[in-house]
Amino acid sequence: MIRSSANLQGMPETALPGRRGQAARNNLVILDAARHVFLADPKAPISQVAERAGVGISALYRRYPSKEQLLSRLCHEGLRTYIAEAEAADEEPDAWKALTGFLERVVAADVHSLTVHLAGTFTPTEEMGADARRANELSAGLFARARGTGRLREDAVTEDIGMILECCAAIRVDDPERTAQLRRRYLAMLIEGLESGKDRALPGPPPRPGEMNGRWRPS
Amino acid sequence: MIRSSANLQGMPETALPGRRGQAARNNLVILDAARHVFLADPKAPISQVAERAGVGISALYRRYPSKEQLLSRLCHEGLRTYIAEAEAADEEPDAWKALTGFLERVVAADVHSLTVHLAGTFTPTEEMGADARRANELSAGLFARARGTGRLREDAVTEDIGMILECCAAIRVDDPERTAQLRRRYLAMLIEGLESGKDRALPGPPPRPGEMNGRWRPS
DNA sequence: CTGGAACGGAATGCTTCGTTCCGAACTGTA
DNA sequence: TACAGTTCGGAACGAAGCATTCCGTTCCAG
Repeated sequence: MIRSSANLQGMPETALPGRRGQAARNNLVILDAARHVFLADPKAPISQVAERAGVGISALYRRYPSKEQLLSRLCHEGLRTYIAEAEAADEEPDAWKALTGFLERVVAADVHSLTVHLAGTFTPTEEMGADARRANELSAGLFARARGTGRLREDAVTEDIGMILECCAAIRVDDPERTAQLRRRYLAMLIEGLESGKDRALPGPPPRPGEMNGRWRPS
Repeated sequence: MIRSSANLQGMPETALPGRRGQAARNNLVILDAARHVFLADPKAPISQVAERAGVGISALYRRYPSKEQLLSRLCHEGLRTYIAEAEAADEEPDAWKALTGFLERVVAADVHSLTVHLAGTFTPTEEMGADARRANELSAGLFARARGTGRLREDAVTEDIGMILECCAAIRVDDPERTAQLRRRYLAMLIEGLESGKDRALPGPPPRPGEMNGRWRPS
């Protein structure tokens, strides 16, 4: 019964068979379920994660000493994905494609909810703070490169990136696939607005550095 | 003490003095506090509304038999504001300005959170359903007029309106004034994306009619 | 066969929140 | 001035939700 419940999740089989392999596979199943559940609702109860993973609650507590630690782990994982995407984007020679491609992949991976929306529900690590700073530097770098192409509107600023991601994360319908499609649509709209074209200026003062996410301060 | 607490709210003085006038003024103070609190957090406890209004909890229950009714009232009020703005926009002769001005005012009034985000937390009235339908017709009308100008991109659809409003509602910082500024900024970006210009097509299937808000069905 | 790893899920204790209730403050009236 | 009715503040109550613990069971490695 235990074994079957995990195999139904479509997880890749691990080499180890039996009870031990089952446990190893459950690691993945649980993380996957947690990601899914907390993405849909950052305040979801832990029992919902267990249910979705097809395991009991004790299977969770065997792996994570508390809910907070699980959230922390998920959040950090999202942050690392963000960094990885940014680094990958930096390889792209076309600076404009580097920025827009980066945004598209970050939106597709739904990383923003994982990082920003989960921050604040736990006390951040020193390491996470450093990663957050690195993430900022990387996206600022992508932005600066894009600016060099002249294709960015004059009055756009680096901080627009986070805001744009926030906008996209707000789009959510029941079907995850559909959600992704719709987000792509509005990201495309926003990107056209980010591009210089008509010379109308954006209204109001631009976003300031730590304005939207005053989370991440360690301790 | 009771009197002073309400006067501090900057409410306009009512003609009636004394206890009766106080009660009348409290009506406004309470609605105002409720709007503010539930706008910031649709799931806020009712005690928070009382606190912000500077009144006791019983002052709320004297006016509304339950939390649900208070929410319903707020939501309906927001819906009516939406309709009023749409009707006002219809007077504007320039069809493009009618649409964009409408969006700007709806965003400025923060009506979207009141309507869409509060729906579902109570069982809708027959009348609200009708109003919701009317709201849809009106915005569809504005959209159709704007289409006539040829300034709208070909692949935009009426349903984009709701999605755009959803994006803007996602922008929120502590300071309400600043929030409004930032929302104006991203609304402007989205509107530029809505305008025909570069002839890139928007990716993916467009949103379908009831896709984002499957609430509103009465009973 | 057996000790322990891994587990399922009920039980526990705490917190939050909607709602009720009661005594007090106040006002218009007689 | 005394009274009846309105309005109010806020403690008390009861239900619900949830993180965490605990215990009995299953299964495998040695």
